[in-house]
Amino acid sequence: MAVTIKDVARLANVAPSTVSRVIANNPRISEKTKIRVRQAMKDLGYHPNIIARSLANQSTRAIGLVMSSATDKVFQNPFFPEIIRGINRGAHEKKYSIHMSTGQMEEEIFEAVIQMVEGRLVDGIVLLYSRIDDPVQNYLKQKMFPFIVVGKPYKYEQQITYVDNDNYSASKDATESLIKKGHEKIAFVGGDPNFVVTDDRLQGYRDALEEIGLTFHKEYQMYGEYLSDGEQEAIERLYSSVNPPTALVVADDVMAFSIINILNQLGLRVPDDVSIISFNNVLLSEISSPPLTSVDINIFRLGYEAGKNLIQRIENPDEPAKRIIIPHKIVERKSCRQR
Amino acid sequence: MAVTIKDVARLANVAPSTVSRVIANNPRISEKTKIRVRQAMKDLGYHPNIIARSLANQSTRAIGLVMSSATDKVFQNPFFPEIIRGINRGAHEKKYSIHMSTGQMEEEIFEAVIQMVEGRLVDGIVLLYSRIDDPVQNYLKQKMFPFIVVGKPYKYEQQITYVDNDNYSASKDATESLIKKGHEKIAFVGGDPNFVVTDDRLQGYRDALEEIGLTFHKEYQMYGEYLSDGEQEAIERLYSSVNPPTALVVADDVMAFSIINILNQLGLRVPDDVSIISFNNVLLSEISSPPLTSVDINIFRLGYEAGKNLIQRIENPDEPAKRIIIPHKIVERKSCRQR
DNA sequence: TTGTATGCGTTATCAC
DNA sequence: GTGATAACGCATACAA
Repeated sequence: MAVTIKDVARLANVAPSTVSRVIANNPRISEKTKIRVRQAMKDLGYHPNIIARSLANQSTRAIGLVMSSATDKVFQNPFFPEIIRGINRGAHEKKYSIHMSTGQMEEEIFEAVIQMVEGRLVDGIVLLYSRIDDPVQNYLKQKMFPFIVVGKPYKYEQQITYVDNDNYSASKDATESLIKKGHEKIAFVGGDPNFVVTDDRLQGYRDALEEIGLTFHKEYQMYGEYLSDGEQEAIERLYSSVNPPTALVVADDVMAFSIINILNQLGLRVPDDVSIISFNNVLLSEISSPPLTSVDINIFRLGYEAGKNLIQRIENPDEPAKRIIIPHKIVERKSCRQR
Repeated sequence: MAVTIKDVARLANVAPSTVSRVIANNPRISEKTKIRVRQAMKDLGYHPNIIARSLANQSTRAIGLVMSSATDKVFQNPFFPEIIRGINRGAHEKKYSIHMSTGQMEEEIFEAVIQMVEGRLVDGIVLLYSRIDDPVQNYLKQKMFPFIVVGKPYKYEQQITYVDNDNYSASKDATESLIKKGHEKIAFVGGDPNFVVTDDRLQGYRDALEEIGLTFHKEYQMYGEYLSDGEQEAIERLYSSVNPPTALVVADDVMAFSIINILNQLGLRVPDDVSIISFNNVLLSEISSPPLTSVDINIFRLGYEAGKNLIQRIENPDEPAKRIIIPHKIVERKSCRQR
């Protein structure tokens, strides 16, 4: 049996409540007894029981992490560790800890969220994705449980606190950078079409084309399924068509790796035959061959702000919903080339 | 205020204890009242408070994850998400959840562990690394707190439960595969020399050389600092020496990417000029150029077994320490070549 | 088969 | 300033 507040109280000759006050550094306790109590704590090797404290406080000082079904491949994307690192930093600064709960299917995830919320396991939740018609988002909102989403909410944008990039502009910038390099046949390879971010970026891409007077080709719009065979086929089809694009805007660095690989197999070289710009600027993009020109969306900061602002929200529940936009910037490397 | 067991009891006209028993599906409760109580739970939207349950049970059904200082770069390695995914699966199967606690410095990590253990936040801990002279390992062992380490413990190997690959053999196999391809000048690029795994692999490498009658060159032994400038210098020095190696055994796929990049800058091609075999067989190694020949250490399974066996240990505290060895296998791709 | 009483380790509300 | 005492929500030994 572990040493409790009572043991400390006994040894220091005070009441348990006094010990509790000393722990909280309550100013109404005299320095003298504080010292005595602290000595007793040290002597006994006392550590507060977080669970008991949580129960009494009705607060766990923990935040829950929810990610889209950690199905095999997606989770190998370096995006996740990096954003978790950011969240962790934000949480750690405010002395919050992190609880993860994942399932495989969408069903399981939802279950896990309910478990966290209703079970009072966490004080708030960060949603690491934003999917169209997400039941989790609906549930959390309806419960008025503190949460923040990384990415733009698919709905109720004004009422939900979120941290995101300006993905529309980021995609527009990326496309324009290609246009400036003389490209006119530019294709768009988005991620999961059910994610809000994919739509934003598609718009940015289309508007960039339109503003400069280039027409948008339906065949130039694709959705990569992240390292699937479908992707391979789609690329092959695209490059066996009469009018293959000279440049690609790709949703994700890892996807870009994969596409470069497919292209190589087709005998096409990057950047000589086709230019590629992708998103995320993951560490790997620097050391790949060729090094990737990538839109740095500042993943770490995305996570950091998510953690920080979620806690802010937990501690000030009635402040209005906020929107935090993290700046992006294009990092030029070797995968794009003047035409 | 949330709905508690008492509310349910009142509605169902039973005592709170009865409700508790229904939740636990205690066989001594009649089907009739079970149905009635369950209906009441449904009507009120009751969910048990996990925290309160934990306090009463003296068990949280949560396991803690501890990783080596999540200092910037290391954590971007796809190794981590993958092993966490495995742990998660193992935990989920037994209805355990996962608590993460990271600091930046070694100090902070230790603090976090103490917090988890003494604060009774978790029932067990998985250590995602094994460092020489690790105070965390010592602390946990001395406390007799249930834990499992991924990798070989640096000490008390018989008394600590761990899951690992046979890194000695894996490294030996890798080296021999190079030898079989006709290479005689083979260098070893290890990871952090403070990690136990690095030492195991160095031994395997040396023994492979020795058994075949090749002499071990001190200059052929290096420690990559994971994407640091030091690495670049070391490689450059190695390849400007009189006797550069024709093949490399590299501790990690991501490190291999980086080295390939450096090599390319030096005008050297993989695999034509130098062959590379690395460890981990991360998803990316398949889609890189060239695709990497890599030792698959089955990261997911490493995590899965870690989670599963930790829980096993939590629930049967007096079983003897176990050692779980996950098989490895070499996946031949395009980064190695006959000489 | 079910109810009563008590404990889990804290914090918080009153007293004094 | 400090000490009793009652929550917090649930589980369980003991009664009935």
